[in-house]
Amino acid sequence: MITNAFDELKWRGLIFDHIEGVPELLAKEKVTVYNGFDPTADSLHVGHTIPLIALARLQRFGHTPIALAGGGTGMIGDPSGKSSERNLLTREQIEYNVSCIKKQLAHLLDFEVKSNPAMLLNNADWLLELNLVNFLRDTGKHFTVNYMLAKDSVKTRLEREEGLSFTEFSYMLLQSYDFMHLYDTYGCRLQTGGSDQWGNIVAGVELIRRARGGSAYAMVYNLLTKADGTKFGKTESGSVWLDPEKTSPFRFYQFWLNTDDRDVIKNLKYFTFFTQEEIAALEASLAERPEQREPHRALARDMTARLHGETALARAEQASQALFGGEITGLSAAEIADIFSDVPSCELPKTQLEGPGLPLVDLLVLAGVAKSKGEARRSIAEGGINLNNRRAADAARSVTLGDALEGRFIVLRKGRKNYTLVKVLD
RNA sequence: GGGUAGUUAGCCAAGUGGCCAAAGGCGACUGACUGUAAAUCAGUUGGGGACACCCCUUCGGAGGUUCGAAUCCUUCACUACCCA
Repeated sequence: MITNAFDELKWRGLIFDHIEGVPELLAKEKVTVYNGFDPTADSLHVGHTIPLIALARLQRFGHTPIALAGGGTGMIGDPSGKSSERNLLTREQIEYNVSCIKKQLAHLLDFEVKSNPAMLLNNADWLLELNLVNFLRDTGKHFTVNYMLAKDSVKTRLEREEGLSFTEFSYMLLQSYDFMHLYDTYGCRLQTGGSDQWGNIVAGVELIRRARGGSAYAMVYNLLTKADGTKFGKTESGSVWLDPEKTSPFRFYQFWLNTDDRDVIKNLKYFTFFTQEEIAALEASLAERPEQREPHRALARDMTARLHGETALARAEQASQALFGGEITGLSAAEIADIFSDVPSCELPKTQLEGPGLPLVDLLVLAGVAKSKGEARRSIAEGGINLNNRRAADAARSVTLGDALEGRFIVLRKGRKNYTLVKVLD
């Protein structure tokens, strides 16, 4: 039985490194802990959620989490893990992004609980008012350039020809200032983050020690890697976002369901709140009946329900079943409209299908399935195009009204998974 | 400011007058096999067409030499390195 937050994070394989004393701190005291995130887009993506879910884990053990939006630091740009200078975002853009992300955080952290409610803060609230001379006297005075140059994030950039602007060089001082501000204002004593944040976090610990004589702590998480070496959280169509407008619940569900066998147990530990016993059972299932993909399904169900709700999950599962089940010709138009609500679609006036109909090749281009007629032809020749879930092998054929299910829908599919719904308009 | 080497398709990279819509690799897409895996094997990967054949556009930009230019010349831009 796990009784403290540190052991919990440890068995989940999350902990990359920590300052001495963190296990004792988390075991003996209820602390306020913060984790920052960059509001560079108007939605979080799945990669962002690991440290935020970790915050939620800490919250469940009685600690008080602060999610800190880098509204101020986002205007500077963190050089950690970045190979080149970043574009600066405008203040308006950042404020808009923070407001969008706020809603998503409510799915992960508990802002309502009486005892230790989560907080969402924005460092723009204090950084933008910072006076340069005061900052240099109070904060800058505590750091030597030698110390700053020794940081990995700075060193790697100096070795490259492009170098590093003074702006980005200063980033760690601002992040340190954040930590001290939260220490002063909220009694925050622990900062967490991805392992690439180690340098910045430790700088904050140093600042609190030197400027306040206080003891603060740092703990960083493993960055999630994938067995096949590709970047986590990306699919053919880009990042997997939490915003259902950007990544539909169906795609979100499919993303998790398609997790590599080699990664699925690790992902269950990283992302879900399943107990050790539950995960052990799923691990056994993976070993004995891999074709059932029970761990994948459990992961997909849990994540989809948590972030998009039970209704969205039910729809995603229903759609998955219909799409990968086989025959769709038996479905009613209403069922099709429902199942394919998440799938990319296009509209086509009925008149185009009348008489001799529209060449299939043209329809594929029109629907965005193929970028050119040549590509459409090749796809058909490869056997990769399905019309209403039946392989369309004849590149010369036309699509007529008779092909439309109940006269309203045509379901195009390229390959195994790429569906496009054509809506026939009167 | 002076010099040297570069700039080729999504990326890396070969090609240095015709056989070049451009080798090879990676990535991506499709098929077979499967579990909506992995691995493997095979095919495809500028656009258009009456599509085993033809046409158009593309090798940093613009001009030129030539029957013919990714390849030679001029010029401009950009990148890297060396010197001031």
